Amino acid sequence: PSSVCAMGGTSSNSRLFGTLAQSLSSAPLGQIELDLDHNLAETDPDQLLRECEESLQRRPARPHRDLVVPTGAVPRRQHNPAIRIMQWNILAQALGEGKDGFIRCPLDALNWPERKYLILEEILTYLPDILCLQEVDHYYDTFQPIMASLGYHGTFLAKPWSPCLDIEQNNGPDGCALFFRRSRFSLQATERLRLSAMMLPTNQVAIVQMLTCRPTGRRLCVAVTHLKARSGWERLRSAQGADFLQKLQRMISQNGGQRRAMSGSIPLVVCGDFNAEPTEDVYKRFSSSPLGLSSAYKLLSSDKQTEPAYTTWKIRPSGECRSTLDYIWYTGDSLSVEQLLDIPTEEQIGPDRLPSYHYPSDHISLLCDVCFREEPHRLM
Amino acid sequence: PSSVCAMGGTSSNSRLFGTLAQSLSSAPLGQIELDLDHNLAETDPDQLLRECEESLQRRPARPHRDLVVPTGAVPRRQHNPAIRIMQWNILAQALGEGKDGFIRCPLDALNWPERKYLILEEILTYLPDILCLQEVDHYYDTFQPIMASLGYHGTFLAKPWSPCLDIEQNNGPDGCALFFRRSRFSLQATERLRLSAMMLPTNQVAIVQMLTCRPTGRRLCVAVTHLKARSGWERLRSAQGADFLQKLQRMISQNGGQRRAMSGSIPLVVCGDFNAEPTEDVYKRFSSSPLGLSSAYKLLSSDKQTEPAYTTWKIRPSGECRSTLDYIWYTGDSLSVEQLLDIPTEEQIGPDRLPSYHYPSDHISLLCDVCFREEPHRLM
DNA sequence: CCACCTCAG
DNA sequence: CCTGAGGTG
Repeated sequence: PSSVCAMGGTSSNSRLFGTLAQSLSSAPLGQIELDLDHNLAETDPDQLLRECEESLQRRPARPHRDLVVPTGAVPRRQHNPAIRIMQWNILAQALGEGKDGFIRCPLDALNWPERKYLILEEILTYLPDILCLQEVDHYYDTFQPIMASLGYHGTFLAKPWSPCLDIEQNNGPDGCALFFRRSRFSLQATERLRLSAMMLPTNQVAIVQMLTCRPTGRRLCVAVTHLKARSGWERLRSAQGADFLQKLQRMISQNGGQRRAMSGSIPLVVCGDFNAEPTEDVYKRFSSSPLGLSSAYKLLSSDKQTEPAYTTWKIRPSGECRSTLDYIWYTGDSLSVEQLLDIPTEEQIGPDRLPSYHYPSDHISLLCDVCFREEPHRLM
Repeated sequence: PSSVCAMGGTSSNSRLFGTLAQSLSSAPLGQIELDLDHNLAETDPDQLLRECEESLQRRPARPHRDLVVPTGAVPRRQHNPAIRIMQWNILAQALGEGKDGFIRCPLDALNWPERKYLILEEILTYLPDILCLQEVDHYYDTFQPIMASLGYHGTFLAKPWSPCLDIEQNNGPDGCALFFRRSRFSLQATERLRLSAMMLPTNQVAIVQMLTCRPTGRRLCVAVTHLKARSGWERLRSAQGADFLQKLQRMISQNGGQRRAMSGSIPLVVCGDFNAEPTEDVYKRFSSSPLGLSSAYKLLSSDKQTEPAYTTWKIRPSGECRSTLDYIWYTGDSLSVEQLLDIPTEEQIGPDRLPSYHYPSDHISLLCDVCFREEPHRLM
């Protein structure tokens, strides 16, 4: 009985699911996953975006965000188009409605049949090549089919024990999802990680994928994670970060030695909701690891050293909570950042903060375009 | 009925209170406070120390701690003997027995009639000129009379609402205490502060005293505080720190302008359990304030930049907790650090951490000797 | 396993 | 006031 609601099949979104049903019926799920060379009848993103806007007519307009070119960015070279990366904790539906206690957000603003269009609209507006999501509890019934019809390959990994499962009308556990455009990348390897802390498995997970960029043949390693939340767990986050870094290191060196030895390391992008301010240990761990990771959003600041003032901003019964928890890490030696999507201002976010009628999550989406730097010159 | 126990008057410590009773009967409390020039019959610290050792025979020996001379310390000049400063959160008796949950510490190790000798032994071993304590819930019945008999002036400030008061067999609220040797200093002014955060009064307090060094006539401002505990309260601690610094600034400039204008600022020492790791905001606030404060214990590290790895180390039901929370701040332009008491090693602390049969508190005592630097040369 | 509440010390 | 323990969605 509740599956009708979970599938989102109400009258207000019949158009979306009309478009969606087409591609689904012409290409069942199994085939999408397996038959990568078969050119499927894909959904037109523009058409889908129009459907979103139609369904969201009663909502206030989504505030505009500028794409900012960081000062000193190297102009893009030909045959080296930028790779667009999006990082977003989309807020689990069960948590948003059930227990997160966003007291200044009307419950109605969180109803899934409409909220999913807000999420989709954001994704479709920017059409990232790599999409990293956290708190996904509508993967199989919503994001997998829709993103597949738009030409994306998707991977989902649920938390071993999700807090969503304790809520009456839940839609299964939440977890991380990683999507990439099949037209842009081919998949070389996937690792589904359960993060450990001091040898013990925790409730947090990560996905790592080794991709090959279709036109250039260059490889790119991408990863997504969602670390333990709340203050008081700084040590656990730090340990999870250490474990994650170690496993990334292992995967990079495994795959690096495979095709060509020592020709510089594989470019790496790590997206995540780290649930940690830049002052925390786990942040320092990431910024000083041997992997050579930099946080992309620092480039938005004038000194290039400062993270945004917030990536999440909400009002709970316990008070207002504004913090910087989400990051896009990239290897600065092999990748350069060409553009960054600006952070909405306090005014754009509004006095009731997030989520709201015009923004579906308590976290702001992060988006940047990165470019491969020149191949390191062979010295022999 | 419970006052007998609270006064510590059991058979095992009759000797201590025998010695104590002498000086008390010959000089009632009011007179100690008022009649500073009258040379009271004082308790001999060595005799008291022997009493402590006798009462603690059944306990394992207290581990030895070295007094370390920081590399590059200026040798002490004549007529400028060092001032010994001790900072210690001694663990409130009610909290230790009642609710702090030190699951690896036998309850027996915390019984007050013995534990107070452990605390006293530590103080008597080093005989500081300035003693800053937190979590004192046996001030009037124990520390005030004993320290007074040893020639100290004491000041106590209870928290407005102490968690001790919620425990069955409590001995009153806990608070901060500040002692100084009457032979070394005379008292010029005392401020009892209730710390505020964003205009609102909090449950945390501080004592600030303006002293005059007896032989040299130089002034010294000393302060003690105990900030809000636990993770999740970083913002409050930072605000409390800001308020504290502002009030210190005010007191320094008030007294500084009084006797001689602009002859360099008054030397300042601030001791406290800040309940904050060096990564926290409130630490940065202190180290970068216009008062020019440095943290003395950084000088114990080889790079002179790093705080000790821990000043408290305990095992609670929620797990092991090792952190650096206590600091001795000093004005580096007017004071130099001559010696520091080393931090006990992990082996000395033992596998069950703190408190224990050989250490009375979950916090390690900090101790350093500071010296006045040369008076700034008068240019006119 | 997570975030809230409430309850007692 | 403050904090652990215990219950609920």
